[in-house]
Amino acid sequence: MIETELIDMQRASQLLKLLGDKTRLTMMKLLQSHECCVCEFVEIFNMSQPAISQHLRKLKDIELVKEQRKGQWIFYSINKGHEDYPLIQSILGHLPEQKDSIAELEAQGLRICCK
Amino acid sequence: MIETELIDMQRASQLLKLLGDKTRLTMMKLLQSHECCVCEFVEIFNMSQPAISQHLRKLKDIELVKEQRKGQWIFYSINKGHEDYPLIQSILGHLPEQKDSIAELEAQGLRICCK
DNA sequence: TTATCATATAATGATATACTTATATATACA
DNA sequence: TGTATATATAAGTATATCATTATATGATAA
Repeated sequence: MIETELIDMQRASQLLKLLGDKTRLTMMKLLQSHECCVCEFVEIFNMSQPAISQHLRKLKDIELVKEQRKGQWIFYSINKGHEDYPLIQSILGHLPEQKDSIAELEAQGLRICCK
Repeated sequence: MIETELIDMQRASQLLKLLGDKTRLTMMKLLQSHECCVCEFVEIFNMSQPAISQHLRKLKDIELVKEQRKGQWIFYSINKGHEDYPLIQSILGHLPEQKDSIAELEAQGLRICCK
């Protein structure tokens, strides 16, 4: 078998449980190709700001995502250095791109750009 | 990108939620290499028979596993024909083999064999 | 400063989840 | 038959989860 990092069952199931929520799973897929800030997610998922914040908190707690403040916004990005990132990546690879939601954001002029 | 079946986000998250339980995830990993019957799982997980039965029910409901009666026992096996099996397989590939639990069963003479 | 915008946290409530115990069903065997 | 064994289902309960509303924090801009 090709060399693959094996993951403790306890940690694997915890990780899958976190991804087993449509909102968080979609967030991860989106973050794989775009950094996003909280207010963008609020638009995309049409969900309250605290709800989004709490989902991101869970992803951050196990370090699946990183945050970086840029002015008044906080941008989230995927943590590609995570020990379990190979697993994450192979899961996300089976999911459809979420281009539409980003495109829609841009069409509405709601995409946040920080230079 | 290599041709990969893409999975609807709704179904993917539902699937990951089911795997996001240590017992069910371990069951799937075990089933990948061995058929098992309910009473074996009861021993392996040291859990009540109804609890095991209910976990298997959930896996069966979305057709991740198949059941086959052999005499008084009902054996469960992984459904390799499942539309999402490629995803399942890549997840399970990141998990450690569960040889010990089967070996322990055999040592205790609790492994069920049906000829 | 003070007001505003973006985000986080706290408290709460509804629903989902994973057990438990009790009971039903189905096969095997004496 | 009748009893034992394997499994499934039902009902109940404790806890977890995911949303909501209200409030706090922190940065920017007037």
